[in-house]
Amino acid sequence: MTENTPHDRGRQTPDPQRRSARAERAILDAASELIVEVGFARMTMEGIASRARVGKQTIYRWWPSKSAVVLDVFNHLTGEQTGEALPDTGDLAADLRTVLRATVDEFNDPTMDRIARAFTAEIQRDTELSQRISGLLVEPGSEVYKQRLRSAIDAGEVRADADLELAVELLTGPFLKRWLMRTAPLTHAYTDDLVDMVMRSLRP
Amino acid sequence: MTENTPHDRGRQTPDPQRRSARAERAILDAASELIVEVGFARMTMEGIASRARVGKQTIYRWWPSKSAVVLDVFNHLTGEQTGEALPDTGDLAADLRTVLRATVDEFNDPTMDRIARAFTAEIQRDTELSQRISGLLVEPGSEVYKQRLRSAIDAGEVRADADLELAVELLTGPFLKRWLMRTAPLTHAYTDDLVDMVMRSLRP
DNA sequence: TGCGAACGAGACGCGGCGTCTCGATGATGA
DNA sequence: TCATCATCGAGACGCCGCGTCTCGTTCGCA
Repeated sequence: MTENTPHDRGRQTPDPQRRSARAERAILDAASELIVEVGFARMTMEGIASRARVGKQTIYRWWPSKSAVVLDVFNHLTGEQTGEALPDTGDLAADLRTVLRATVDEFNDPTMDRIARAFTAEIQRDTELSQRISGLLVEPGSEVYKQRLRSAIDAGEVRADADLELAVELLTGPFLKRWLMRTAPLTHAYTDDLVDMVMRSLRP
Repeated sequence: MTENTPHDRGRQTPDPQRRSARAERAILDAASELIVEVGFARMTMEGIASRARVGKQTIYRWWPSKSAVVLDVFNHLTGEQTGEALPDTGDLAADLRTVLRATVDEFNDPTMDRIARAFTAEIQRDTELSQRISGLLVEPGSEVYKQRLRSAIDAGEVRADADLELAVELLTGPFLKRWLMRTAPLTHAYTDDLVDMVMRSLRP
């Protein structure tokens, strides 16, 4: 997956029926522990294999790369909560504050932070992974915001001609920048201010 | 520089006087070419050395890591233009459009794109590098925007109680997000819309 | 002009990569 | 029930890039 692996050449796919559930769990658990302990860069396939008490081939049989394994770890961590709608209390600003505060908490969790940074790094060198992540996480996430904003337009809280795509980027972009560049800590006060600022540009 | 190099242990610093100018140029040129041709991840110290017709030791004598070399490439590329003030025609929106359009062009240049992505990736795993880049590029860049915004406050174009730090993030964060996630191409039309949106939240 | 540090070149040990070959194991289908 | 055969754990293998370490050689400075 790293730019140009010679992987799926004669790749006859193995039979998913016969896949060992024990091995899969052990691999994902080991990867999850290692990414926190040593970080993505210093985590090795051999390290995962030995901690999981699994042959390396068993990993390579089911995943093409380290980032694919970690992507699966990530999916198992967040699998249930993606696509959930935002709260809709009728007060857009309050609802945005609630959601962004929760996102702040999520990004301040060390496991999440490590995994998210690993992907951010990988995405830069692997366009294919970038598109997978984008379709799997980024766009569904932004759709949820747009849904809430449409409801706010109906309620007259937001002007009807607002560019919702851009509005979502205004809410998430600055957040992302601050986290990425580590220019300042992510706090509830910060996202509250952010919501206030963005609301000014959205009101009728 | 990559998390934990055993580098500066007994490191007696070599004499900068005797440094070969020819070797330095050749190394920076080779690195600059290679980062475009194969990308940061697949670029190796051995590759730089052989293309520059230089011993590996000569690289390691003057730079601690691959990212340090590329940081120098980057500095030599942009060295002259950092810290320049934004244009001030008296029309803030127009000036912001001008600057952001120029930034779009810069990020659409393949060399710049590769190098910037390499740093974005490295920053995620190397906190020290992150702080260096932040102090060297990000904060000076944002200061330039804040300067222009202060001038706009004096001119009555922007409300006096606006949070300028946040305002700059609103202008650069969405831009960064779109570039990072590759969700959509960076165009002049996009940044123009962005400026319009942000201006709404800044006007008195 | 002579000293010595930086130079080009490349050998070295190390560690992780991705592939491969082993028996052993255990689910599936006759 | 039992034979079959894909997947399993384990680890050897060749490869490559790392960072260090010699070698002569070159070239700047006194």
